[in-house]
Amino acid sequence: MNKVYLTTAIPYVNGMPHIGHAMDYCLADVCARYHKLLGDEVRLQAGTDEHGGKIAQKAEEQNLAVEEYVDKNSGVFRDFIAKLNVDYTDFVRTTDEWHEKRCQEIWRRLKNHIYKAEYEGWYCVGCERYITEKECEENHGICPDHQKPYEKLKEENYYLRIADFRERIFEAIDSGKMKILPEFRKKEVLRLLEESPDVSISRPISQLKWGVRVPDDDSQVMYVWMDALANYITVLGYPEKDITEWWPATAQFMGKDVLRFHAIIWPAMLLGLGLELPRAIVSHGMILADGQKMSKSIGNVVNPVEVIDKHGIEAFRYYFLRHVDTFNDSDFTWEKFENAYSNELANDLGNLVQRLATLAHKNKIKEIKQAPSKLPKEYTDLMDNYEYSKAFDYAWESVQMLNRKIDEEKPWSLAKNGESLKLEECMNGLILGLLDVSKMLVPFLPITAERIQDIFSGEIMPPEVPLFPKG
RNA sequence: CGUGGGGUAGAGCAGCCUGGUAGCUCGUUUGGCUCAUAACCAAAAGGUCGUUGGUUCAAAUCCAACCCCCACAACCA
Repeated sequence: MNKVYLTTAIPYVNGMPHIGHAMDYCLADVCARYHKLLGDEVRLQAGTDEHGGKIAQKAEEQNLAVEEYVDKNSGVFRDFIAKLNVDYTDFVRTTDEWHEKRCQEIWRRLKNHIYKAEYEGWYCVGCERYITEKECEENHGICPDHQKPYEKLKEENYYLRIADFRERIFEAIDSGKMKILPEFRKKEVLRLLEESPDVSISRPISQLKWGVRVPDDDSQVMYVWMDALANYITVLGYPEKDITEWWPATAQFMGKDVLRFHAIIWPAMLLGLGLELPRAIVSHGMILADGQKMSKSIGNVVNPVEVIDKHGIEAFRYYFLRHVDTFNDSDFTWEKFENAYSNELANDLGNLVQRLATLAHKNKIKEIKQAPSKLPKEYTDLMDNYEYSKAFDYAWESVQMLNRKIDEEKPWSLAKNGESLKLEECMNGLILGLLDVSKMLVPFLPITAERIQDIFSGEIMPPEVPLFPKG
């Protein structure tokens, strides 16, 4: 039995869960359930990223203590994950005391690769942030939001020396020891790696208060990278515990927007700690609303909870795991979602279950004793390569094939002609086919797969409520 | 000259690596069936494969140039 450790990116809790977060969770959950189906032991991490100036600011806006604010929002995300029916085993909050302590220990252990340097740049007092040379030029040195000139400011930061690890990371990615998925991102990451500068990993406490203190330096607070990325191992108990049972992770899931941090900074940290690199880094695309990026200013943001409430979590998972390409950007529209529900879930699968169950019931066909066949190689190959939307397509072909087969074999006319032997043989074949499909559906639609297996065990009865009711 | 992806039937995509009658799903039209959630099955219509040039007996597929979309990034966690 293999031990499989999977991770999801931890969302920054200054906003509500959106559809992008759901992708992380759903993909990781499919992977987890697939491995369980294969008989592996699985640990699936999730969590929330809760430090930083923005959080503090938001809390203040809402007149809440920071702790109160993050408690509330972390809870919102936890509820959301539960709603997605994601079977996680570990949950980490970056404000957990144990996480902070472990982070500081990790920092200490990385000391050989950390140095302090001065950073100088244009700063807007109003925005409380540095801006790039280019942005400064474009705005003619005056902040458009605050109508104040930018100031040249200097501050001290700690930096992580990426150069110490560059060659080893390059080798790991290039050789495939640490897979970057999709494959077409690999080139991109390798190029980025070549020119990746050392990364700033702290801020002066004057600028950032809400965060983990840098050990042995009261003037500095850890910047996001150290704090957030470390969660993947602090949650396993590192450094007190030996984590080799679970580490290296089998796969780490995230959006393409944060791929670079996971493919460069994170491996650098791991190598600095003497830990192995994850086997795979899987980055998914973005969800577009009718071809456009979702954004608050356009007002086209689709609330995932609303989508779930429409037809239930199984329909949600169906759409986002099959019709959203695992690796490329994909589109969501309500019309497509409704079509998929009605044409595919209800008409293809729901109706297939209904007609087979009715046929079996009317002709007194009992539970089939034979166990379902092994998962087909085409399917496992796709699953092993994280090609989930394609694997789902493959499973669906079998659904459609079964509908065709019923029409070809016409069990109802066999019944009419009293050919009971032939009828039983035909029905057994069809039901076994459906059970095979339901097995392939387990990672994607766990509830539906279980319902199908229930319906076709013991006395076969069509369900009182169809699997996917319409109208 | 930032980096990456893409432009193929009304829509969404596959095919391109390994050149040789252009394929899938949805939608549309017609027919069939009756076990089923007016569900299912079959057939048909529908494309100068972004543009231009090149290589070749032959290019959606290889090469070159150009046009157009999109995402990510540029120390905002």
